[in-house]
Amino acid sequence: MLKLYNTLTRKKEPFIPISKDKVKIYSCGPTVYNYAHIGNMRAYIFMDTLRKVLKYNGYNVELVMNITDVGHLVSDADEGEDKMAKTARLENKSVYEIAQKYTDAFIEDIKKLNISIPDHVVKATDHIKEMEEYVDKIVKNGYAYETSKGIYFDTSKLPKYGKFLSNNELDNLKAGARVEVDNEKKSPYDFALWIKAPKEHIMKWDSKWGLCYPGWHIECCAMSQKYLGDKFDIHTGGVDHIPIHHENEIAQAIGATGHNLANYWLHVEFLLIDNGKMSKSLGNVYTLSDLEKKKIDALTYRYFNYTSHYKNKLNFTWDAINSAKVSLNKLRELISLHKDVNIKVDKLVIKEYEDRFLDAINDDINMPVAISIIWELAKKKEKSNDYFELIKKFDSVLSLDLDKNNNDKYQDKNQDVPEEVRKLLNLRKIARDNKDYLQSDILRDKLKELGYIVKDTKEGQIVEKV
RNA sequence: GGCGCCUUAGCCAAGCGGUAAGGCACGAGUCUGCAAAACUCUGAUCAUCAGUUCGAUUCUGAUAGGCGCCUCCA
Repeated sequence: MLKLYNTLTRKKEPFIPISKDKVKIYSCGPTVYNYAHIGNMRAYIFMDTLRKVLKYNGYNVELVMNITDVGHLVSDADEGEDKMAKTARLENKSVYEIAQKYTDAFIEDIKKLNISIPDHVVKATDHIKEMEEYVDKIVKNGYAYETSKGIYFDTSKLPKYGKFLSNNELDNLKAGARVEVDNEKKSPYDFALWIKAPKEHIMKWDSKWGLCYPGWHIECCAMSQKYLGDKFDIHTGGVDHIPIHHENEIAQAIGATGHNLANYWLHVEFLLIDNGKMSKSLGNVYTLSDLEKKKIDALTYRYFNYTSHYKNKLNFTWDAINSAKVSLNKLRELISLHKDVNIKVDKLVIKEYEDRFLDAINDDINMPVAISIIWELAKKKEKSNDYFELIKKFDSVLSLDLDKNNNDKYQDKNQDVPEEVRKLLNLRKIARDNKDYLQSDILRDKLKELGYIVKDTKEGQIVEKV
């Protein structure tokens, strides 16, 4: 029985899908005004793992993820440049070029992470009409009102507003502490559904309220319900979305359809860098490319994510990610030793591991435990292809390419090295055959200067690029 | 001021009523001309204090420390 922690009830609950044969999920996707960083990626790795856990449990899954290519404002209070426009100005491109560029980059990144592309990847700008209609429904149902600046959600209509997910008493929020109070709004907590575009605003669309652009939260409601129906199973996102974005989504859904849009709300905790928040001012906002520059590949980062539970903060340090790198390589090597070993394992033993693995992933996606089970299998003294196949099966959830054979890779590497390195390796082989170890060591140092580490194995020399 | 979270070996971290998964690093050993790799072995009573309990790392309360959010943010 799969159990998931539901932010709505603050409890781990048995997962009961609306329809037995298809689980419907919506995940909040990226705003494409910049490269996604590894903290963002944590949420998408979780989304993918959740989807694969459900599939492993035999469910069909339909997953929708949005691409926010409409600008959110840099500052609140309906003023200032929007993010898309700002980047467009800085890069001297159109907002649409910016959206395309960073959408492409994002898709590249998630592919590297072995994240399967969601069934529907939907762009906000392709759904302006749906959003307008959604707003209209809310207005017609009496949950919104118009001001000179736009259409606002009337939070006073929902006594539970603020407490759907985040348990905030409105009176306790510091109204106007950072945002200037807009006197046209009935309450400072009322939020924009549809915003009347100032002249200089680039992205705007004609609508029944004139030239406008959508509010911050409407796209997720309009698109999720368009593709998944009024009520679907799971909505995921980062914890930062709990108090504002998801709270508002629920409010909008009640306004438009009379009920919450999803049964289970799952939230991924933040990635910390050196025990603190990522921030541009600290210069610790890393992207996958930044990791690659330090020889950390995307799947190592995915593995690193599995070292802690998704509901806990995970502390990223270079030490930690490097240890993950060593671990993953070692794990793959151990697993490869099981490959093609023609010894049968008792079916009951296999069954026991299958049960334990399933228990782990079904316990609110407990990947650290799942990983520890894989280690246990990989380290078995008795090698067997049965274990190899079992791990491969588990990897359908983990997506770490655990069946990749490192040894093959190493041998390939010797083929790939530059001519100069090949020459040195040949010289070194001759020296070693003659037991001229002094010369051998000199050549090893030379190779090291070129950035290659030589290892002597039974099969001969192996080089690894540093 | 409010809401929420966290504190487990050097590091990253599971567990959450019956005396602590896993990984990395360190150290010792095997192997090796040496080195690397590999393999074997090796470490914690769970921030502090007080309760509840036959029994608590796991529940309750307090103390100390840390963090996030209340503005767009995964």
